[in-house]
Amino acid sequence: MTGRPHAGFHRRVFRMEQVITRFPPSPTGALHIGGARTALFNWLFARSRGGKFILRIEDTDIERSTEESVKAIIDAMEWLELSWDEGPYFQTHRLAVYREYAEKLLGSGHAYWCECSGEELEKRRNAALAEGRKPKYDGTCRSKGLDRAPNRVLRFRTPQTGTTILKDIIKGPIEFENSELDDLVILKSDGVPTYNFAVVIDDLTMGITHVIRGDDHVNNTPRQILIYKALGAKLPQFGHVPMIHGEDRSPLSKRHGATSVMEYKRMGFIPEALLNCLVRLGWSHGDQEIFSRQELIEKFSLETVGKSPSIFTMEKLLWLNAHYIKENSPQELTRLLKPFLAERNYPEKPDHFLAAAIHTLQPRTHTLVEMADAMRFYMVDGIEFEPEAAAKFLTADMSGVFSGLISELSKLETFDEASLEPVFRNTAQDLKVKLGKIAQPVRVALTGGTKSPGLFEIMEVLGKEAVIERLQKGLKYIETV
RNA sequence: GUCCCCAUCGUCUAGCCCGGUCCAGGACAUCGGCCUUUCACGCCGACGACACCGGUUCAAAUCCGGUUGGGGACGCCA
Repeated sequence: MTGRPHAGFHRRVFRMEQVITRFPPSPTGALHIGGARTALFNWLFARSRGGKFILRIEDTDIERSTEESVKAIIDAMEWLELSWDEGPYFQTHRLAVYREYAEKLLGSGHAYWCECSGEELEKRRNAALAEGRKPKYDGTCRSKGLDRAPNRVLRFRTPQTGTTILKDIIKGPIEFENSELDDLVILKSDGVPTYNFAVVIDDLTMGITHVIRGDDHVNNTPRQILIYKALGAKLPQFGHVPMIHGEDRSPLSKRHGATSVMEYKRMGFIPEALLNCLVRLGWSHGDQEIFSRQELIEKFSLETVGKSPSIFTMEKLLWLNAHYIKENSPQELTRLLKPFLAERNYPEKPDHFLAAAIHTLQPRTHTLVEMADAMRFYMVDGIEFEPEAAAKFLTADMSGVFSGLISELSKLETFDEASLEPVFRNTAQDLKVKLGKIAQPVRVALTGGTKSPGLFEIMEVLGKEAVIERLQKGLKYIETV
């Protein structure tokens, strides 16, 4: 990620054919699932077209923007490895640029100063709503010819007739009557631009070629198009992706459980899985479910993004995560799992041991959290027996089996799956019992419970010394009951 | 209230643009079976949808209109 923050590049000349996309979060909270997908689509589109991806922080809401949110968003983007080529730019660092363009609009008669107070506006809005009218600005100051003065805002003079057509890459053409629109504020009374103005100026000066964003912005687009036109500027292409909803079909919010990207990191998901899950919300490539990052870059296209909203659930994410856990190398997993291991205060173990243990857990865990929990018996020496498991399997009749096994295993020179299995098979055969009959008690002695990876895998990983020690401890337990 | 968008299995979706090959395909979840030293993995199978009503047509999931439902926007928020 390259961060070269500077603000004065709006005079730069762009090669017209290069694709430039951007992700412009407002730093008023964590990066959530919906935002992450928007970022992903922009990133993917830029990467797939050999273009550029810009990160821009839309912090013009001074009240609600925070440093922590900026950091949280950047952390999440980095975790997802959605690398940006420029930025992060901050709108609050670019105030002079917006003013320059506001002047242009003012000079060409496309903007005017307005002295209507917030309270007054609020009153008129409510009145309009009560009468069943559209709560638009009524144009009180439109032709007053006011000058700049404290407490005045700058409004855009929206054409009152005609239609504006948005040719959306995803939704197709959408037509709006200009008469439905009103004179929006472009500069607040403190001189800070409003969203609709700042995006246009930023997208324009940063040479953004494709604006890919949530479809909650569809209704803003005609206003923005009108500003581009008033400036005599070329329009970028627009693509509005449908929103992601919670299980009750309402927009994703805190009450839908985990919505922030970093919560998924904490829950033990790996970025590839989250990305794979998110990309399939709205986009598809035939029947394919699993995509590597590279494949995504090769196959992604905006034309194949669907138009209808989707619901985010964790079911598929869990499956995808389990898939990536199975596919990843034990070494890579070791790296990913270490923080979760540390969280549990397990004793330190060498990497090769961790990798071997992880290998046995790969097919049976869905998340890193699950895996770290399941690692316990490998990590902790004095494991305790689950009461029910011990009661059922560590029974008096097993004492002979345990002592027999201990002496047989002690004789082994190599202690691996291949050499271990015959010992157990033979013992079972001699006793005329099924392997399971002796396997479960041993499993309880080794792991403390009744569910675990294959017995011989475990033993190989644990090593001869630890295995015999645990069997002896099991035997002692049996003899004391 | 006004404007805008959307509508295929419980969920994610393929198919829709260029009507017939779709009594609608895949995946997740669920259920059943197989495998098996436990739990999983894996494999096999089952369940399960074109929102509704009209129209166009020899023929509609696919085209058109309406209805219903859901969502979004209407801020000196983004």
